[in-house]
Amino acid sequence: MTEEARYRALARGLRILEAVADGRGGLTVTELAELTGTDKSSVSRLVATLVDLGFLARLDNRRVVLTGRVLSLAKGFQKQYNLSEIARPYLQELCDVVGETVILTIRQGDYTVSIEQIDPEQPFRMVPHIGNLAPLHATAAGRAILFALPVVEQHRILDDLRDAPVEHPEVRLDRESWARELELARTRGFVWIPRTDDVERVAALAQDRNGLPLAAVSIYGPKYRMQNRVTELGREARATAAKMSRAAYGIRAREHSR
Amino acid sequence: MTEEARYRALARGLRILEAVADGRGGLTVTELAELTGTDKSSVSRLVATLVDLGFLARLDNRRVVLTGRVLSLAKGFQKQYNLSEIARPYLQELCDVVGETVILTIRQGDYTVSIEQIDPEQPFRMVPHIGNLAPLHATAAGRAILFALPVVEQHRILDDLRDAPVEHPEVRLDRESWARELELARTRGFVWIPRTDDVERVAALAQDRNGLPLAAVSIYGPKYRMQNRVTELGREARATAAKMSRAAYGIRAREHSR
DNA sequence: GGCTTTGTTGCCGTATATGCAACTGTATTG
DNA sequence: CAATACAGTTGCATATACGGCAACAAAGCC
Repeated sequence: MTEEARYRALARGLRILEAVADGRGGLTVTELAELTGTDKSSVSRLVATLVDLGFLARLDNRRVVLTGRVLSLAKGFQKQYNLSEIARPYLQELCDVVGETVILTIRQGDYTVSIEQIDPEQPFRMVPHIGNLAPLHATAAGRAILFALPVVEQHRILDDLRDAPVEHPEVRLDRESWARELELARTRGFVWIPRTDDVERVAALAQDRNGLPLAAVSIYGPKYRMQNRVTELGREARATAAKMSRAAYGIRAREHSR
Repeated sequence: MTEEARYRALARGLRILEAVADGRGGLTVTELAELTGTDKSSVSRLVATLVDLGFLARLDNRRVVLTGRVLSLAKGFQKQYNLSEIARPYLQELCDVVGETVILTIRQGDYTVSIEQIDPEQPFRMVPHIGNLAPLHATAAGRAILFALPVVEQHRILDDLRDAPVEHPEVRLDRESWARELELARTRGFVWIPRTDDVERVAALAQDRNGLPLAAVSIYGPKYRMQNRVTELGREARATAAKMSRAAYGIRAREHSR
């Protein structure tokens, strides 16, 4: 997330695309200028070329939105990342057993991104999570991944993320309680973070043969259905993650060095 | 798709991302250099920054693949493009009725992109189409959209796409037979293209209040199940598209001027 | 171990991205 | 409806970062 000296235009253009993706109902040039810390003139020109290139579309001469072009990028990722295919039947099975939403999340640098989601046949469904980005320390899935990394790397990442914005402030942790959390997760075999909102989540980790994190399996559900089942669901998630680990035996965790 | 003079680095970077998305199992620098018509040195540096930015990941010091970062862009699009939400129940209903895969496709410049797909509960499913790009004249869905445009624009697009690569060569059309195809689609109310492969497709158009194309509703299925049902399924697709047109009455087709 | 192929780096000229400021056009407000 | 405020685009000068060539390093391949 640091500003690179070279190919600044490319970095800024991609930053603009991400900002537009995060926004609701289109962003204006000045909003983008504020978000990216760039002069309006540059943003205006960058936006113009992104429109020419077909990645942005003008909504009303003021706001721009993403075009469907980005879907082909996502498709390319899904096609290449074969862990999804391996995992899907296990996720489906888990969803059928527990009757709640199941999500698969992988590491992406210091962040996580959700890549698969399977919903039970319920009248009210969880919002789509595929594509969600979150700092590694802020979610149950992220912590399941983080806990499996070498401790020095954990601390490096925690330091880096100290000032990253998180959605739920209660997940911030000082380093002392971190060790306790880690120990707790180790003994339980899954991660559960008490939260103040209405959604309960548990996460367990699928590992490669070296014990490095491949992906986290999470169960999401409304608190009123899940609050008495946390231990049971945590065990289910752990069992599914273990099965996935075996099924993906050949796959090695990707490098994430900088 | 023309090379713009300004912000060449941005255009090239995005081009690289798309090339990697199209490729199978990662591309090398030289492959990318050939595909994009750029010097290896520039590609090497562009790839390095794209890796730094977290959009590409190195696979084996030679090949690069996309990261999950692009999923968040796709999520942003899906969130913004509310036609999907409006359409989904109708697509689901159509899928339930006909028992085949249903796909929603929109226009993106001279191309189409599929944005929704609903599969029936069958042991063998259609491959995922979301994110597929195709030239407007090459598919049933694309033609359903193209036929609703002013004739001069149709010819302009056909001229532009004359040399675009198409997956199935048999879809190429000279301009004389074009008028016949157009007339045929008008009278039938849907588009069906005889093809030599094993998949049958019919497509019908949802329009905005001005008659401009909003999206195409397609039914996909294996030939052995669909070949005797083409007319029936075409009518079903047309009926669903009509319902969607009414449901999306307020929505105007996006501008696609250049 | 030589040979081929591929990826990275130095270097320099030039194209070009950028920020400032002026300008235009569009909403806003009384 | 006029005056105002604000957002978006454009001119311009300058620094600079991009891009191509060529040399270098590194990794497969006989």
